[in-house]
Amino acid sequence: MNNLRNLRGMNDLLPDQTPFWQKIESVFRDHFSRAGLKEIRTPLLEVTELFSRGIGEGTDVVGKEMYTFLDRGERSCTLRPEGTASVARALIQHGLLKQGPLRLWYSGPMFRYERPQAGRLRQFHQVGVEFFGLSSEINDAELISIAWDLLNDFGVKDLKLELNSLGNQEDRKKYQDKIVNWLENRVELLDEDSQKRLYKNPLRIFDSKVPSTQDLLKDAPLLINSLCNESRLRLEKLMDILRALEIPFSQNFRLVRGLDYYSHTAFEITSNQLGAQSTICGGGRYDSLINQLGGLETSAIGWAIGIERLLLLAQDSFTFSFPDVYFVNKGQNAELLALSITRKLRSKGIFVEIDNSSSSFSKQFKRADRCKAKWALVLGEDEILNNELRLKKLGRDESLNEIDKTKEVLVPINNIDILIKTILA
RNA sequence: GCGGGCGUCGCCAAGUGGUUAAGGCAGCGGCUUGUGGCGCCGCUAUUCGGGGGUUCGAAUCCCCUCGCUCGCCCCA
Repeated sequence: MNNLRNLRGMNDLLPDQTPFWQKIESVFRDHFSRAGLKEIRTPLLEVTELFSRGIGEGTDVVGKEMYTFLDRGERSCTLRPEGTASVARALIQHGLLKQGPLRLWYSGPMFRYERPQAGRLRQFHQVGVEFFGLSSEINDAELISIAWDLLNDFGVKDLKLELNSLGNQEDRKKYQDKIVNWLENRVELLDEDSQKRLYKNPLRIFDSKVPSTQDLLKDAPLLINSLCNESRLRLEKLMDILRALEIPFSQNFRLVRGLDYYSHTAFEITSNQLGAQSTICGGGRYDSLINQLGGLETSAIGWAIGIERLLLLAQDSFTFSFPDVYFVNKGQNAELLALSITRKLRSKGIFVEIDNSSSSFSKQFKRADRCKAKWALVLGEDEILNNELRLKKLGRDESLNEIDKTKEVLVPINNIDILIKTILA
């Protein structure tokens, strides 16, 4: 094939898929507006430094997954691999954080240069929520509840919410020393990848799926035991709130988010029906990010949902509507009149599909039946002569198990109101 | 970046060395010059992702290459 193709991992959304996307988008927009969240839209392209500084040099996202290139002015640019850093940058840049707390959402394409597989693409889509300037546990709980309710609203089954605390920066540092020390005495038992991570990003050794490493870690000291009283109390309080809200969760002491900017609350919502990628929603608190990017110390918490993954889970539960009217028409005078009537019906909110093919009535009716329209509206030479429209009920009477061809109404062409009334009845 | 699987019509798919490359769905036309689910008839790949090679002969064997897909790593 000499034809042009899309780039690897950058998929087209074809007309038979876009209805699912529109459905998802409308559901989350509705949730967010009822929760009083405001939308923010930031560019897809940012200076590379934003991500290397914000997400962390040691992370895989920055180290090997970014879509980075030089623009014509020799600036290093990167297609955003996630949304949080850009949102933070925009808020700092425009001074919005000085005006009090913010509750925001965003959605759109993100880019990571990885080998595509089920539930993972190079251009993928996320929808995310971020709260700024809201530090108490009740906010963590509200934020989590929005994700939880949203996913449940999509009819997703078997969701699991997992929760952990990464403590504050001092807790983490204290623990990091402890775990590195503990692991140093057992380096030879670690797999190769984990050995590399030992000094670069030791916390993420807990992410390893190598069985021998996981075995070893069973006896390792846990981060949760290094939390100071304040951090521990914070976690307890959040769990109490979640229990009171009847949002089921489990604690996962190994849950360490991949990106550097997290602190305290870390959570993940997973499904066992996603193949190798089980995480559908990931999030946590990142109180140090704004400061790290040059803003004032600001508490912040957020999550992101992978829309492709949500689609894999929710698709089956979606239903869509079919046309109210399929306009069967034939003959030169009929075509123009049909189009003009179609416009009037559409302006009244009626879903009309018009057949402009000029093919035989038989063909047009077949198409009308196949598109599952409620009515066939017929206009041909005969109708024009009699100055009337023929409205015919489609579909079958389940009890008769065959087509009832008798349900036909004649409406004067100059009395569209009756037509509309009949269709909407 | 590394493994496994796969690439035959818009989609699904048979064929695994021998004259014309099954079939199904969708599409178009007809049976029915103006009436729908079904049925019947006809049309739709000089060509098997691409390039080389072996052979009298290849979609079928070999080599290279490209692409897709699943998984590893990591993440949403």
